[in-house]
Amino acid sequence: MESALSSHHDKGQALLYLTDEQLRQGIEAMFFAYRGFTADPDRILAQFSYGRAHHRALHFINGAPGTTVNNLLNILGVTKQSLNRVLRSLIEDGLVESHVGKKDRRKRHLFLTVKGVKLEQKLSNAQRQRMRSAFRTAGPEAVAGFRTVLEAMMDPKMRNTYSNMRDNGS
Amino acid sequence: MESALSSHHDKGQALLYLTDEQLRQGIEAMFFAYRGFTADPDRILAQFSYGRAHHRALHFINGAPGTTVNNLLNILGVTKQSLNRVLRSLIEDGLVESHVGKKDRRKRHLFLTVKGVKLEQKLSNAQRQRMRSAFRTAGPEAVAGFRTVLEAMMDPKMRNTYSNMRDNGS
DNA sequence: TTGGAATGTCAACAAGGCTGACATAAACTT
DNA sequence: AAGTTTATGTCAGCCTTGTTGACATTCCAA
Repeated sequence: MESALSSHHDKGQALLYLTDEQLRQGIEAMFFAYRGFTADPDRILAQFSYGRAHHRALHFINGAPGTTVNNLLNILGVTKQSLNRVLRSLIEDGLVESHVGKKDRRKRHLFLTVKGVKLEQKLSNAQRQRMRSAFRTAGPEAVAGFRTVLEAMMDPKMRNTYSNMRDNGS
Repeated sequence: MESALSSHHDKGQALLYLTDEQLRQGIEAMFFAYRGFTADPDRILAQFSYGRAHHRALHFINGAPGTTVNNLLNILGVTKQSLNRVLRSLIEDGLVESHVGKKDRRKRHLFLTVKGVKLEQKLSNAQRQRMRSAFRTAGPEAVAGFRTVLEAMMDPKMRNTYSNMRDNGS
């Protein structure tokens, strides 16, 4: 930590964040942070007898209205059977609408209803609030670093998906 | 992004990372990164017919040998029934040993066996490798920011637990 | 000695993953 | 026109991992 020392150990200093202990701390930080990250929506979802799977569907349909089932499947990384179970309940409950495609009538395009938008907002407000508070506490440089590391941690496939969503979204 | 512009919009620039769109991107980054984060261990665990719950138990027993069941319960945030099921299978398979406490003989102190250490290392090597690569790609400042934001995102209770583990671990 | 803490265990249930099989409609290819 | 592929839905069954509730045991501490 001393400048006199670090001049003799520049490489060691520069790579301190790559020691097993630092990596272990990163791993545990991910674990605890993800729990915090999902805690608020989980509490709300429980009141509606929904789970995280419903939240994810609502989130991505909201972000890309008219998206197809197959597209959602790829983003969420689950089987169609698993997604279908969730979608069915959301459609039955009137949160999601499924419209047959005009060009390709095999495809179903998914939209949130007004009711769906309301729940999605309730969930994402809670989640954004926590993230806003974390971002505010940490400051802009930390946020940039956070995003950089997370992006590097994604599977390359999903990194592309994520970047495309960013590009469309800005 | 231009200096001429930012001089007129300093506050807007400084808080750009707090817009709903930025927060939304942060949320999605967490989702995709966490999937990447767990993908490698998940593949290994599947070969042993174990799940993430087993990984978490191995991880935290490894990090604090001799920890009690109750302590583990608090860290993992699950019910004792849920943890017990996982611990039982790990003990049956000879990965974990449970020793009755000497001072307080109600308590069980948990230790990894040689076999348990081996699996834990296999899992954490995979996970560390991804994190190392992400850290290397992102650079030290990004890593510092990553840690800062994650810590701010934890529930306060777990933030304390996490900090205590850091203090003991260094 | 008694109350409460720490632990284990049984039973039952739910969410949400998975696989496999099968059905249908529509689009595409040859 | 016929055959193939794509997109979707659905049924059945299985697994992990979470939950609650009830109950037993052990044993520290007052």
